[in-house]
Amino acid sequence: MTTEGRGLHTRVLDTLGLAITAGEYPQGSVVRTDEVAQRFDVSRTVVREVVRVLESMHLVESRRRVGVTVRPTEEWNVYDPRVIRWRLAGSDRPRQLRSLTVLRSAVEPVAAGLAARHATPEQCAALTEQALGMVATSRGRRLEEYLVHDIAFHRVVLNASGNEMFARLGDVVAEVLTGRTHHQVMFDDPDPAAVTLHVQVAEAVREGDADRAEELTREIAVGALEELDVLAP
Amino acid sequence: MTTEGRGLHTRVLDTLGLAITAGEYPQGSVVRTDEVAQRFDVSRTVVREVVRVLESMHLVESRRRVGVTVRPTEEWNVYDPRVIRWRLAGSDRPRQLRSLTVLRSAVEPVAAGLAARHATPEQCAALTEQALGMVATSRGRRLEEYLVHDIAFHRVVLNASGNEMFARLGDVVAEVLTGRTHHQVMFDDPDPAAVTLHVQVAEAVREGDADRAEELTREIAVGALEELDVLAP
DNA sequence: TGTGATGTAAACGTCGTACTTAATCTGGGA
DNA sequence: TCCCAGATTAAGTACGACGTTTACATCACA
Repeated sequence: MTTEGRGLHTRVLDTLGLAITAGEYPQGSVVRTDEVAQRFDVSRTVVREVVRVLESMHLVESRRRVGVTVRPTEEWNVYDPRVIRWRLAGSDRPRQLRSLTVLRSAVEPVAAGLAARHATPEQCAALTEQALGMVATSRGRRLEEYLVHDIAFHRVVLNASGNEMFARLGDVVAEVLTGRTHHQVMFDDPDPAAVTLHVQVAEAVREGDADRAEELTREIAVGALEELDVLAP
Repeated sequence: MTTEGRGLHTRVLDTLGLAITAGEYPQGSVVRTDEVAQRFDVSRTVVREVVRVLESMHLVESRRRVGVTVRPTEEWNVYDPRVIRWRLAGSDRPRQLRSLTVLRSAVEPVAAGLAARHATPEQCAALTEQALGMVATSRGRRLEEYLVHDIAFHRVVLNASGNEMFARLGDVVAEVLTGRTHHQVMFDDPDPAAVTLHVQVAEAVREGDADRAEELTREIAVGALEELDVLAP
């Protein structure tokens, strides 16, 4: 599911990253490059490149004479899509899912408001299309198909906002929605109210009603948070 | 100012990252590792590690036989603090500053609202302290000192929100405020209205008034956006 | 006995070379 | 004209050597 890239590098990176984010190496614990090289049966060159990437994510810190030490959670680059995926696959998924959903609840309403002002006709069409797709797949245990439309919908909104930082959260939202559908006990069918709200957001954006688009999206976010409260401990 | 790390690696990474984000290498253009190694007078090993990091930021893509190609802007990991710093130092600073300020305007009000609910007494004290510091340095061309308090203030709010994703935006906000102060033509003294608002936010958080904290922070954000409209083209 | 200077070794940092792999180009043949 | 095989090229991988930093222990001195 995860290892999209080929090459030794990817395998080691994914395994180590997953292990670290899962807390297998507690904060401050030390990993030595030789050890890792031996454990994965790769050269130290490969390990060093992996370490450099983990270092760039602020997951670890490499210091001479002491080794590669795991940094405290608060310093991790939690916006890196890979870190997000690792953490959603790991043990503290509920906490992570909640953090991300709160972030969405802050960002997406504003993005929807901007989208209502800036969306191109093509984007409006795409939005309506995805909303209809959600309606069509909202019954009969077709969660997988629904998920595709849901992700596409939110991606279009974020892109249509015209703000680059919002647009780049598309991947984050995709990970959240995917994680929610796959990993969590979810209802058999999505909440009908949420489906309706999506259709209405598409409407509001098409009509250029920024306030309404923002408010409706806020309702979607509130719904998502409440759903999380019900389904997560 | 930038090169905090030591070692050859950092120098090459910073230089290349800056060049790429500045658009010196247009999208799709190719860089060869041997070339870079020669240009910086380092071994290919060092260059490869740099490339791996740039690849992890989605700035470039490395493929056999073809070389290291620069990816389109839309795919960059723009939440990486280093990418942000590079771009703020580069040519499209105005656009970047605007994107980031819009992001702040979405996130910080919600964070302030949460902070009003969750802030510890220590955090409330820190908030008040920083707000007073802002007042004390708001006159007499003491922008540098003001900046320190401003950054600290917003960092405390984001941390006090209790949401990890918000907390990690502290660095982003710091970069934005620093970039705004250093790179941009700024008024000699900060806007008095903004200073007052910060004091009031500290009050609202202390009193646990979430709605007021949120609304006041929203006003700060609106002010920042308007200031940007005035000072940036 | 306590404290500071000194030495040592452990780990990462850098380098050069050699080999492997795969994408692209080229040219010959059907 | 089209297609396939081999040559070419640049990154991927591996290995071994040496350099550099620095935590830690040891020892000398007060």
